[in-house]
Amino acid sequence: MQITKLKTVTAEEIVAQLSDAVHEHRLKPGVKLREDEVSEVFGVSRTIVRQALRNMAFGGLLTIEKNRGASVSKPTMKEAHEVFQARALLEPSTARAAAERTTPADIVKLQRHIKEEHEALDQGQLGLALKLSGDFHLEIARIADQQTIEHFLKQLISRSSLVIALYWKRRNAICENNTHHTLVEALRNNDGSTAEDLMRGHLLDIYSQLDLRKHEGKPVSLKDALRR
Amino acid sequence: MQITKLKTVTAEEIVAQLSDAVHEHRLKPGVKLREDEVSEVFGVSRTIVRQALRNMAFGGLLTIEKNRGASVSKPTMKEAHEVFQARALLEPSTARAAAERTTPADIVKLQRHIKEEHEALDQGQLGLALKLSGDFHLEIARIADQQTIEHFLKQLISRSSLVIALYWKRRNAICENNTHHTLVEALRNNDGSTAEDLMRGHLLDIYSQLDLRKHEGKPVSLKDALRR
DNA sequence: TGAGCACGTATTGTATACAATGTAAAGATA
DNA sequence: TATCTTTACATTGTATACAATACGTGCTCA
Repeated sequence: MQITKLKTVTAEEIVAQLSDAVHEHRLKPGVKLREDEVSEVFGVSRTIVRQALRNMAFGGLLTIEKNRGASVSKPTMKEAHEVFQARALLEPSTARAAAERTTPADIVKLQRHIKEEHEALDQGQLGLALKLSGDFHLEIARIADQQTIEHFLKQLISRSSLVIALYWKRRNAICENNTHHTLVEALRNNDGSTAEDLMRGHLLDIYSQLDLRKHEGKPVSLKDALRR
Repeated sequence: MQITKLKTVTAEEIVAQLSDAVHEHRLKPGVKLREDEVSEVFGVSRTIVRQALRNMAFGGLLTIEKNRGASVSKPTMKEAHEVFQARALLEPSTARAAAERTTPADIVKLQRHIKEEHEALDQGQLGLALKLSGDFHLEIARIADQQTIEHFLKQLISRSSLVIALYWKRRNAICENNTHHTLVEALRNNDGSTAEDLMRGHLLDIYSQLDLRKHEGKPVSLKDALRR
């Protein structure tokens, strides 16, 4: 008789699953994550859940308030600006570095990424498409063989996802751009300088589609405004 | 009768104290931190200590190996390169942004920083001087009002401290440069472009004083090399 | 003598019990 | 009725007990 040693879920797996959910906008900014709720879902003790939640908080995906628990972060407009400013500093030169090291195998991988992204869009799975789009950017950092920058970028892209959930201008008609495709072409040709320019423009593109001017006062209900 | 409610030590305070110790090279790369040892020192349970250690690990200051505990990280030469490449991307433009917002109060603060740094050097407190030097860089990010970049920089500067502990060329004759002083002058004049250039050069300076070419094979004992 | 194994100890990993805190509903008072 | 207080409950924070793992020591056997 074989005893199926059902592997206990680790904190990292919880982080991965919850992160994906946030990236795909299944978990929206502001949603609260109670510890025993999560622990029940994953079948582990709160100890593990707390580890996972704190890790995510460190990356900025969750916000933990003392004695009040964890919830999906709601970046302010200032934070939104900062995230894209930081990306603008890191990603273009990373794309250049990547172009100089891109192998045919990398190209295959990237193209598969783009294909999946388009499929998700065609099927109306906006959240999934968004997550895949983020992964595309991460993949470039991986090709550049820059783990440190990749680590930061992972956080920035996570937070970008939150920013998009909150501040995206037009819900429909997303991302029909083919910038990712032209970027891959530049990488294939090992054309670092073009890759850098394309990346810079691409980030500006996304940035310009955010609505970071209006509702300065945020859409807060009167009750919320008076609370405390 | 007044009951002295002795405040229980928080994870954050442990992180701060341990981080300072690492920055000042009182805790050197490779040193192991046992949980109950730390918990005894700070008078809290392992629960809190574990929180603290994991937070530090996330920032790269410590390395945690499953079932083997936490120790002060020993960055490889590749990581050392990456750290300074990332700093080269982030800090110059941050210095520029800072220059455009620097107030007289900021200048006072920066100059006090420099003064303390010199005093530490004069008293032979190399570790303290190094930590203060790092704080100087962080202060510039604060002036630039870029919290996201400041957050990343905090990690990069931490890791720089480890890199310097491992790869610094000449232990003596450190840092007699006055770059920090000229940088403050540029900030005072709100001269962003000069500040940016100075910062870029400053980072290259530090970088060039690292010994990242030699002992490629690392000083590993035979036993270590054969283990596993 | 040396390699391999078994066992005891040291250390970390996880679950749980209890304490502290926050939240909301019911009741009291004006 | 509105506001303040009280009280019960829900949730997070911390300590501790126990489990799992790694490490060193001494033993056996060739």
